[in-house]
Amino acid sequence: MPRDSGSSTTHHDERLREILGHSARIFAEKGFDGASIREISRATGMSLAGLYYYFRTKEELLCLIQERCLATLLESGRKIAESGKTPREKVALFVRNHLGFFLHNMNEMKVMSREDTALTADYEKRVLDLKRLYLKVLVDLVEELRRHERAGKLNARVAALSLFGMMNWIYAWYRPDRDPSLGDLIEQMLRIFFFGVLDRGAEDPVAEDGLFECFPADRGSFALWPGSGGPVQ
Amino acid sequence: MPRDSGSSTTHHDERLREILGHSARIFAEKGFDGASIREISRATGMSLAGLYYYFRTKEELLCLIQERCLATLLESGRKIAESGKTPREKVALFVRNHLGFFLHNMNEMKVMSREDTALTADYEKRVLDLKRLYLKVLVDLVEELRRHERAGKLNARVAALSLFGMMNWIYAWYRPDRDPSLGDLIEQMLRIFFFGVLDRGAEDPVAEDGLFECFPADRGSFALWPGSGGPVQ
DNA sequence: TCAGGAATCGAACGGACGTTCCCATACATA
DNA sequence: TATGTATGGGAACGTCCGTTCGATTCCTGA
Repeated sequence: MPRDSGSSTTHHDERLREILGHSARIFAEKGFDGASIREISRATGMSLAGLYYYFRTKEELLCLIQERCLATLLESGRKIAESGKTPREKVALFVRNHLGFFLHNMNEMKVMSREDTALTADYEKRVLDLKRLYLKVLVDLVEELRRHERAGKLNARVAALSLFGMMNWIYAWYRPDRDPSLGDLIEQMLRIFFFGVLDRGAEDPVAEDGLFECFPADRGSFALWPGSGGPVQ
Repeated sequence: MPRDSGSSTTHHDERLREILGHSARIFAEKGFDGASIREISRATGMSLAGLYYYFRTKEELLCLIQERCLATLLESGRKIAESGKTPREKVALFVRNHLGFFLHNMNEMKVMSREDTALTADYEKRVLDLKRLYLKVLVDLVEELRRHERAGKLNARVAALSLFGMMNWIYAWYRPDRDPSLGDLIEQMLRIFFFGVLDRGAEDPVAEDGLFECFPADRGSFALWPGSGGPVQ
């Protein structure tokens, strides 16, 4: 056993992250079932048997990708929920964080959005529990918003899932070279969710409590996720 | 050649529809790559070779499912766009039609939403062209809405795709026994898209030009799609 | 220098897959 | 009743898959 176990762990973790990155890209391109371990082997330059030193089954590989994303999202989502800000600000922060993470980890999030039936038994439960917890954070935030703003007979669950739909669907269409920047995209979706497309005040900056201005374009204060290419966890 | 070629065609088409229905359900459950022709064989009670009398390859099977849905949606979408109604009414009709079709053909639409990379070459092009045309119908409607309502600096493409995201994501969460009815779901999503969750007028029925009332709960006048279990085409 | 775990590899196994070959039946027409 | 076409099936082919086995190399601590 190496004395410098920290360094050893670092090497192991770094290699695993590398494998997860390539796997996520390939899963995103071909789908979980359409992708093969042999492709991941080619992409990483490792042998088939060598890969299996880092995970037990292909399913665990998918589970690891999803778990790491969800753990990061859940942690940042909870920090936002526990911040002292207004409900409206918290929802805005949540959206900014989720969309930012999504666009910086498009492969992983595309895999998470699509492969919702590929996992079974234990792996399925682990991921599903995280998904439920993460959803609950947003549902509670929307419910809080409803009470605070007296926003009518809003069904918080439907509203939260509609918002998730708006955000999670971007993997199917967003192309950075053609579509608005991350900051503009966030602003557009927030505007739709809060005020709808018919909002008459949309010409002037919606500045009440600085909703769309107070967060830097690239990373909010609760954006704990790393940049593209960086570690997921 | 049979004299009663109409009856023969009917039998053939009916069998094909049956096969497509089972295939859509299995593709929806396990994904395109995860599903096998042998499973479809078991579900339909036909042999492997017997199935191949109705399609050439598994890919063509997927293409047929997607094409039939898109053809129906595109046709009804265009009829809505060409109706003489106001832009707001037309968008509402489009949403009602799309969501209604989605919920009544959940398997097919789930397959269409998820399997966006499974097709290749010719099959991919055929489906992609239909998807682009269908998207264009909604983008044009939103653009029309923007001009008509002077709805600020709205990006019609982003707005249309956000709306599609809201609607297409339902396959991932909607359960009829727990969530609102089709009619209520449509109303909620329309309200969010038009006025947002912070709409203060939400307590009283949003009755301007009878937006949410003038369409029956189960089927609008442009809802050309069949009920669940019925033929897709 | 050497023992021993960490990391990696070549090669193979058993199985499932999409697809096809060739043959059997059903049935409308002549 | 003959005949051709539509409709279906049994069995197999070749390929690719996830996974494993046994052995090897690398590297660190003593």
